[in-house]
Amino acid sequence: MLYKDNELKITNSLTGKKEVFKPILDGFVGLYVCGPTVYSHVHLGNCRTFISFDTIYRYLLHLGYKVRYVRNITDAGHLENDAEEGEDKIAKKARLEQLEPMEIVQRYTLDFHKILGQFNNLPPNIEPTATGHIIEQIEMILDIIDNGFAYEANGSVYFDVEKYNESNNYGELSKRKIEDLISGTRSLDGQEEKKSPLDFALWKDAKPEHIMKWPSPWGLGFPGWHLECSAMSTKYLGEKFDIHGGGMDLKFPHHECEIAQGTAATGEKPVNYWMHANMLTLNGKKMSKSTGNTLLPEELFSGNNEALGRAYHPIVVRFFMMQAHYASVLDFSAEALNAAEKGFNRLMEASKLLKDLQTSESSSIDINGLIAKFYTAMNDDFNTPVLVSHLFEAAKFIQAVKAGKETITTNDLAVLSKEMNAFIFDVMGLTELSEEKEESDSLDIVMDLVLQMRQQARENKDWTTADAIRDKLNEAKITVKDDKDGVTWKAK
RNA sequence: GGUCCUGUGGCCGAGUGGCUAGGCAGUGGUCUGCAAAACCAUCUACAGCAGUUCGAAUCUGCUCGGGACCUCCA
Repeated sequence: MLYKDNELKITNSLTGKKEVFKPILDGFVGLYVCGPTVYSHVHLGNCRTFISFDTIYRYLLHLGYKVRYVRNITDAGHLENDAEEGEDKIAKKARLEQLEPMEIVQRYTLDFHKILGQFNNLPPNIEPTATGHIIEQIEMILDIIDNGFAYEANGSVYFDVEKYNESNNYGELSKRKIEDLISGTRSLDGQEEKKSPLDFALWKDAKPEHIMKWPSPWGLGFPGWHLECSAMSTKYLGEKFDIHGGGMDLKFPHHECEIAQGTAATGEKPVNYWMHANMLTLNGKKMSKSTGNTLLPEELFSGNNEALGRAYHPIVVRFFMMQAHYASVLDFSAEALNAAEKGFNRLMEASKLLKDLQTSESSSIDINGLIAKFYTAMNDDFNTPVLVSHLFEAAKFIQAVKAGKETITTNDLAVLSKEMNAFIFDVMGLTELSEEKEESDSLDIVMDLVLQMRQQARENKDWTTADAIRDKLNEAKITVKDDKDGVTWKAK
């Protein structure tokens, strides 16, 4: 197994250090990633996080780990704000659109899957929903109450942060001190039920007008947002598991609360390695639903947007993201995307050349050394941009072999092909863009005829006619290229 | 205001106490009737100031910018 020969290092948000990854069970990895709240379309920023963790998941698989990848769908409990009258986001949308909450959930879950599929994300092994795990959440609350870290008030249950902090460190993940948190809190209306403004809801009492509610030991209500992840990760990955990931913006309070809940319920910290994917920015600012600074994947794929003015293939966007490290902020712009697109094409061209490259008695470069660099890059906290740079190094070499300037043996070629394909397609999750041959056969026939006539003109050195044909076709959005090996055309 | 992150060449982005990723653009070339494409080569850099050091873009301090979180957000 590859993982035995590769020392994988992961930046652990909990310690702030790059650590050697050691799974709890040799050869197995439990991976939990916070999924979306399905009350509206995923935007491109959301997608970046899921693409980042998809790549991480893929590399773990490539190393031969048996990974159980769990990513939740939040379909209840995510409040608009923390005030007592805070409304569930899904219930709110359902009310506004006069639909069943589950219709909202279904619509945006399907949308989420569709979009991630276009980005060639692998589905997680388990995709549990909050509403499907009400019982588990209630049980976890009972454990937390039993252990003395939560209290009931008017049908709601709150986590007692200050009590927890007496024996634990609330703020460990987000590097905050509880005193600072207390002094920094604003007093919101309708929080009188809480002992402290830091306390967060494990269970909320449902007012009669609420449409999403379940019976519980404390009456009709619904679970708090932070709790579902704790309950479901525990159920499917155990009380302690290897990696928990999510967007940087979930670090506080969401993940901090998860640590607190898990520790309060079991006495042990629930996660060994916390990983946080960084934000995608647009105009230098984080993409965010609440500020409207977003770009929808659909707008990008269709070209139907003001910012870019043309369409981009999802895989090109994915490649664009691969050129930045997951933990760095990445700024989105048309210029950067265009650059990525050209680079992507170059890399794919080189990878296609692998199939019928001329081989020689010896290799003029150290192929194994080059491949080792691929692994070194990914072993270093999944450093895809460095991986990409080495793949370009390989691409340059492949072109040189084709041009007869460098040589490669049959064996080395086989190894290089295998590894390049593994990293480009399996690990980074890129695909060859299918030349969308929508054109009808009749167009092919017509084009053959036209190009033949043009070829005739060229042979007669009738450049005027030949160029006129090319220019006219160009106007009709068909590009003609005269390569050494012949003429090719492509509809734009 | 508090906590934290960050500032790299025209653009995007790695990296790091000395060996100066990569992509795009630019420039030069190969090819071509011309063009396009493709391929090859190549220039431009580490926000500012001070300090530590034989040596810093990389460490420290300050200054100035940008951002994230502290309300919901991947």
